[in-house]
Amino acid sequence: MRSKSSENAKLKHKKGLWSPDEDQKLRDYIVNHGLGCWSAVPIQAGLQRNGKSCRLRWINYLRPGLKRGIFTRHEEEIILTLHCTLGNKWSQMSRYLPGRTDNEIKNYWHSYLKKKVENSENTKIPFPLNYAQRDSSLESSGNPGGSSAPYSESDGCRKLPKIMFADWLSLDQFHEFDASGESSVSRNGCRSSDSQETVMNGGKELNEGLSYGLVDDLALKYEHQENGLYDLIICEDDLCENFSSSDVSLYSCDDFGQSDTRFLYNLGEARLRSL
DNA sequence: AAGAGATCCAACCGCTTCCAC
DNA sequence: GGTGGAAGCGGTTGGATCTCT
Repeated sequence: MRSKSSENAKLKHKKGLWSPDEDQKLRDYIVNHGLGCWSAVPIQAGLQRNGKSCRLRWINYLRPGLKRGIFTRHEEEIILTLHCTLGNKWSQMSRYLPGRTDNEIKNYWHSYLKKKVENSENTKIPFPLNYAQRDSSLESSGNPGGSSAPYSESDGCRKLPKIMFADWLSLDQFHEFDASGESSVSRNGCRSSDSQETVMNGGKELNEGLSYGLVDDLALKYEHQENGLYDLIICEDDLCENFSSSDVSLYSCDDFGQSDTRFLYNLGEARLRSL
């Protein structure tokens, strides 16, 4: 009889596109066990993939908070601006584009933006536009200082894009929430959202004391009761315009041991409820 | 309608960095 | 400080789809 380890060694790692069944297995495993050692994930999840492939699939496709679809003009401008300063640092760029993966940005650059830049250079049109020269709508979108610096951490939230959670939070659950924002719904008793929070926060103690609710149908609010930090999942393109710079401050996700690209905002409760 | 070329994008590969021992 | 394994990252590939002729 062969040992289990030798059998595992003989397992050929599957390559190529992921099937819906494989996606479900990986998603179920991470929801139930959280993120851990990737090399162990395929074995324990019953997948014939290597850990690296599982990690990539999770990061680029399955993890919550990813938004899919075409890049907005605003996102395009961010990429162009960041590319001027960072070069091909796709993962760093993705930190400024919540819901976008480094791979997605990289593909978009190679398939579209790169040519656009090259064409503009050929026609002597300065590109990308300098941040201070960009259209005035951005300058008037709730940034009193009117800083022209390219997406520093202090102004990176002026206009956040839409973030979709379709895979993790059903619309029915959205509608259960009080749209006035006056009352938050306890995280207990809402299974899929529990899973979402567990995954997104890496299963850390940060989960404790969290509650969430809708704020005027615009945002899903995550509230940390102990230190007054709020993690807003922006559902409306221009929501940030409702906040003044004094209401919003940016925290590094690393401060909370999180690996994803969300931004954390420290907002006054009264301000939130006045939306 | 068909086929050739272009485009897009998910996934792989290999190198680097990080970290525990 | 050295080593090995895991994770992170950027470049590249290959197949599916689209567009043009």
